[in-house]
Order: sequence, then C-alpha cells, then structure tokens
Amino acid sequence: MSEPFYITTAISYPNGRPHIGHAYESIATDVMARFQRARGRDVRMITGTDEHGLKMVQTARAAGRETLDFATEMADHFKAMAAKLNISYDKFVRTSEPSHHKASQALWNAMKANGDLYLDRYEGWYSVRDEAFYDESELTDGEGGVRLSPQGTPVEWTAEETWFFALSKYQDKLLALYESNPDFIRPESRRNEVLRFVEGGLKDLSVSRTSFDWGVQVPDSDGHVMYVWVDALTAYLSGIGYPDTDGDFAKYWPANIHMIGKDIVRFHTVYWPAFLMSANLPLPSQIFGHGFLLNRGEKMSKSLGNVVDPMDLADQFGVDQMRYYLLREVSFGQDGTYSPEAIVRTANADLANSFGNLAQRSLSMIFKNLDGTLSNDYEVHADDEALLADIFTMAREQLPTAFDELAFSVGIEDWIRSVFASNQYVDTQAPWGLRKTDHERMRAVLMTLFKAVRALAIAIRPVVPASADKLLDQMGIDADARDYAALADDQWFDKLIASGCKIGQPVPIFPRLDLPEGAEGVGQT
RNA sequence: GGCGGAGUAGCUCAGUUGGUUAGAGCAGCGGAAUCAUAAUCCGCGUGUCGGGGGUUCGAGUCCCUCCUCCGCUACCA
Repeated sequence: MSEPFYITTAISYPNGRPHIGHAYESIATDVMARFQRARGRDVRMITGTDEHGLKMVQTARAAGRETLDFATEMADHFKAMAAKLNISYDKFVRTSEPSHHKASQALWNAMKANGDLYLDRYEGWYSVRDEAFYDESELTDGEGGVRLSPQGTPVEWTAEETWFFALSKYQDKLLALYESNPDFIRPESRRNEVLRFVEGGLKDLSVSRTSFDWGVQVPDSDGHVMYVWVDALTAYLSGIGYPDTDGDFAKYWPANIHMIGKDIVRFHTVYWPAFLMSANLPLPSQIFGHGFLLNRGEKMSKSLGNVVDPMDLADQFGVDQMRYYLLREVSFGQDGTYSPEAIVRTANADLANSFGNLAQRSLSMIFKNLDGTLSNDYEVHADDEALLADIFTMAREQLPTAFDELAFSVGIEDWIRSVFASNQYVDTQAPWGLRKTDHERMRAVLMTLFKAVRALAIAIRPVVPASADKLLDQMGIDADARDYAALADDQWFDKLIASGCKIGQPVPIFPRLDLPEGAEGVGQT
C-alpha cells in the first residue's frame, strides 16, 4: 500500500460567501494534493466550514434566517466554489454535523482526562463581535461612552463561568516542539513570530461560552458550548473518522500539512498542538501559513468594494488560467497581487502562446505530415536527446523538488523554461523545411516533440488538471498513465504505438484571452 | 516602543557561505521565420542594487545609521 498523505485547508468561517482568498488556499492545497497523488501517495484532502460561534448566529439573524439554514446555504456556496475550481477534496466537513460534535466532545474528554480542563470564573471586557476578552488597558473610548476593543468593536463587562484549558502547562513542550521540528511552522517568518509569542509566556485559555448555545455542547456541563476554535480545529480529526481511531484515522493521522492563512497561524501552531498533546494524539508535521492576495496591491475589503468573487474570475478567465496565475505569480508564503490584466497577460504568454501553441503546432504537424501516425524507429540526434534530457530533469527532479517544498512558483518557472526550450528546438529544427528535404529527420523531430509535450503536460497537470487532460486525451495517453510512474516508464511510447494510437486534428487547449470590458488600467499600472 | 521582514531594470521578482562586465519573465524596440491559437525564434537594458557612513584587495551580499512599507508584539497619554 502506498504511503498516506493527509492535507487540509483551513475550515472556513461561512458568515459570507467565499472570496478569492478562500479560492487561493483551496487551489494551492489542491495542487499539492494532486501532485502527491501523481507521486503515488495515498492522499486524503479535507476542507469544510466552521459554522459555530455567535457571529454566525448574528449574521443569520440579520438576514432573517435560522442559523443552521443560513449555514447550509453558505456551506453550499463553498462547495460550489470547490466544484467550480476543480478542488479534489475527499471530504467536506461541516462543524454543525453530529459526527463532528461527537469528535469534538471526544477530544474534550481526552483533554479533561489529562487534567487540563478546569472550571473557573472569568470576568472582563468581552467583545461579542470578536468573541474575545480584552484587558482594560487595551480599550479605547468610542462615541457615547462606549468602550471599544483594539479592533474597534464594542465591549461589555461580562462575568461568566467558563472552562479553561491549561495552556500555560504547554509552553515548554511547545518550544521544544518548534526547536526539534524547524519545519513545523512555515514559512520561517511566521515561525519567528510564534516563537516570540510563546517565549513571552502563555496564559490559560478560556474554552467555553455560556452566552449562546450555537456550538458543540461541553460534555456534562449544561449551558456551556465550546469556544469555536476548539471545535473548528477538531475538524481535521473528525474529517477522517475520529473518535474512531481505527480506519481512516489510523491511516492518515497525523496530517502532513495544514494549509492556512497567515492570520490564523497562532491557533494552529500554539493552541492546536497543545490540544493534541493534551489529548495524547500525534502532532501534524507542518503548518503552512500562506500570504494574502491583494487586489491591485490593495487589501480586499467590503468597504473598498474590491472584493472579488472567485466564481466570476473563473468564468472570465478560465479555471486553469486562474489556478496557474495564482501559483506561478505569487511566491508561496508571501502576499501576492493580482489584476485582470496580470491574469490575462500570464495566461496568454505562458499557457496560450508558449505551451498551448507548442502542443498545437507539434500535434498539427504530426497530423498533417505523418497522417497522425506515431513511430519510434528513427535515428536520434544529439539535439533530440538534449531537449528530452532537459525536460526530464525538470519533470522528474526540479519541479517535484520545488513542489515538495510548496515552492510552486519556483517549480513552475522550471517548467516554463522547458517549454521555452521546446519552442527553441522547433524553430532550430524547422520541421516544415525538413518536410521537403529530409522526411526521415522531420519524423524524428516530430516524435521528439510528441515526447516533449507529453512530459510537459504531465508535469504541469496538478496545476492545470482539466487542460492537461484535454491535451493528453488528444495524444492518446491513457488516463492512468499521467503520473510520475508513467514518466519513469521507458516503454510508454512503444506501448502507445503498439496500441495503434493515431493523432487527429488537434484542438487548441488554452484560448487567448482578451481583457474584459471595463477593466481599468490597460497596460502598465 | 520592541522584534522580524521588505525596499534590485517600466512591471513582477531571482540573486547561494561577500569575488569575474548584477540576472529572469513580462512589457517595449529591431530583425528572422511561416509548422502553429497573428502564436514562435533571434538581438537590444549606462539599472544611484532605498539614502549615508564603515569593514575589506573586493559588498546588492557583512557592520552602523537614517528613510519608507508590511507583519507580530508591548505600552503610554
């Protein structure tokens, strides 16, 4: 059995429709999942929605809806986005599901059994909006004598009985974890921030609420629901069957990667491992905090009115074009910026002009000049060997090495270099000239190109799965011969020829894009 | 305030442990070719490497300082 690989996106808070940031995270996670599948790993990918907490109740109420009803509608939007963007998740966890409640309660009981949960009284300035208590010193005065949190939300003096998690007990263990697993938190800059935070001392964490009931009931403690983050993080466990520790859970836990946004790094790198240690569960290998996407360099916000619907972007430019742009142009881990012009420019330059056209011209010549027939009984020249050697080095070594490190833009750059090399090869060999002067040599060149295009398509397939498949379909490559095992198979071409494969009139896979009407800033901005 | 990151060609960025004339892609200009989605290929960049100072035979690459932007964090009226 192949080695398991478990990866998750963050469990999104669905008090609104998904935006481009959600799309970005899902795409990056999906590319990693597809890449690992291609490498032969037994992949499990989980995504979902974190539906509890007062904010959901309030948002639903403002919309005149029942909370669960509203949550269901929003969760459906997230599912629709995933479907549209070709996200290959195995399970979509909704934290409102009974099975998830059961998992959260099991985790709770495990932490309690370890002596890390205790009931106490909490008094302080509480912000309903932030679901957090603040110290007196953090507050500012708002209009009409209202006290405001650092986030500018109103706070009220609140006293309630609450369960605490003994986070302070775990300070040393967490620091030891970061020390012995330097890659536990990535990228490096996030790791440093967390280190400093934990070194500064940890206070016990309030992990239950009594002011509302939309959440997971605390076991044997009427009136208490769990703090949203306790049950949200548990989704990574419930998604693979916990508390049943056999089956999928035994196979996939601990997770290889939790992919999250940089804004929730602390919950995942401090609270989460502490909860797991408390429950005596193994820890995930890595938490990766990716950056944010900026719209033309500006932060997205509802007030600026520049929030982009990923569904619209996909409709305008194409799903694969959008996936490609986000991974190629954004250095993963850092913030990135996008604009219609940039997406169009990149998609046209790389996908339509360079790669799409390479495939089109190659297959077209095979169709027209060789009647679509493939053959392997030609004399190989040094140029042919050099091109294929270059491509295989990229496809089998460079790109995989980069993708393993989540350095998607680096791997894609290696890929596009090989595409450039292939176009250079076409022009240098000029098979259209050989057609008249040296038909045998032309055949060798076209067969070399066929092999080149296949390897290029397989290499980039995790990023642009639908388009790559459309191309490989036209090339007669079996659906199950599009992974790394296929790239390592020396016999693939002979087998393909033996199957009697014939290349038909090719159809372009990446259309050239035009800048949509009304897009501002044509040219450089 | 503290800590950390960033500031390199019009745009987006690479630049390893300091070492030959600072690189890539895109955009732009010129040329070639015509198989192909008017796509491709070749050629063309005198950039104050944020400012200043320093160490060194030699610094984009180390040290100091200042400026700007960003992140985390602390606090004061």
